[in-house]
Amino acid sequence: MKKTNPNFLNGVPELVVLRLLNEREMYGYEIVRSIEGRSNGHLSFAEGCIYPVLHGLEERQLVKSRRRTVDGRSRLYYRLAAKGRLRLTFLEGEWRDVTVGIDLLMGGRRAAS
Amino acid sequence: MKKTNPNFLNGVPELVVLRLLNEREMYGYEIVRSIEGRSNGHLSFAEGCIYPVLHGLEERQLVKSRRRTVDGRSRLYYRLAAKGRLRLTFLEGEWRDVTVGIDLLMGGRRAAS
DNA sequence: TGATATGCCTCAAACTGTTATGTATATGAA
DNA sequence: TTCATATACATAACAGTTTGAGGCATATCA
Repeated sequence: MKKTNPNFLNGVPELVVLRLLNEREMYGYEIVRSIEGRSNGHLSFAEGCIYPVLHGLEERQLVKSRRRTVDGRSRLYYRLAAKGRLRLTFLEGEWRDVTVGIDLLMGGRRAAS
Repeated sequence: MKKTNPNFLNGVPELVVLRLLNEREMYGYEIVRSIEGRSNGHLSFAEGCIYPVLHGLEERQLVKSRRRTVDGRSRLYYRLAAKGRLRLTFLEGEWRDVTVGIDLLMGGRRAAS
């Protein structure tokens, strides 16, 4: 039985991709590595997840891409568009809502930021 | 475009249902109301979501049910089984992992805005 | 030369919450 | 009594999303 819909991760790729691109221009493979690295391995998304997300973001005009050749390697760099910044803010709010709700229900004491 | 897969909520119903049942025996309709009330409205799951979750939990022997008539109303009360307690602990760990990962990723350097 | 890392891509399968709908009983107001 | 509402449980089509597995091409280095 293959588990294809992991708990709590629905929509997280879009959130973290936008968050990373809000810092600087990045390319797909780099994003995949960065998510794993910067989350200390707590998060890890397959390429088969990240690439479609990037394509969807571009189609919705939340990001823009350009091909660059760096160090003899051809890469597709993505950068955040204005609409993408709005979307990021919205998703951050949704994420916060969920964590607040769960904290209340679980009786947890997560730090409020 | 109907949004049927809400962000970040995948698996949350199972987590919060187990969490509530860990406190005391409850019935479906009560659980639906409690989730909304105790999360201050931050979380809200439809009956069409909670009832199937309860059925699945019972099938997997994580909860047990019994029919009781209280105040002239026939209700299906659920209580946590031993396996359900283990599952709750596991899901709490998964939830913590995700929040830790996202906190690490989102807590990083922020682009000027 | 061959192994490995980089870099991009697509697809079927599996899973799950939403929305809509249905059934039945109890309660309280008009 | 009658009707609206709340309680209580249940199912089904729909739609979105990650996984896992595969493919292709180029660069690096032993």
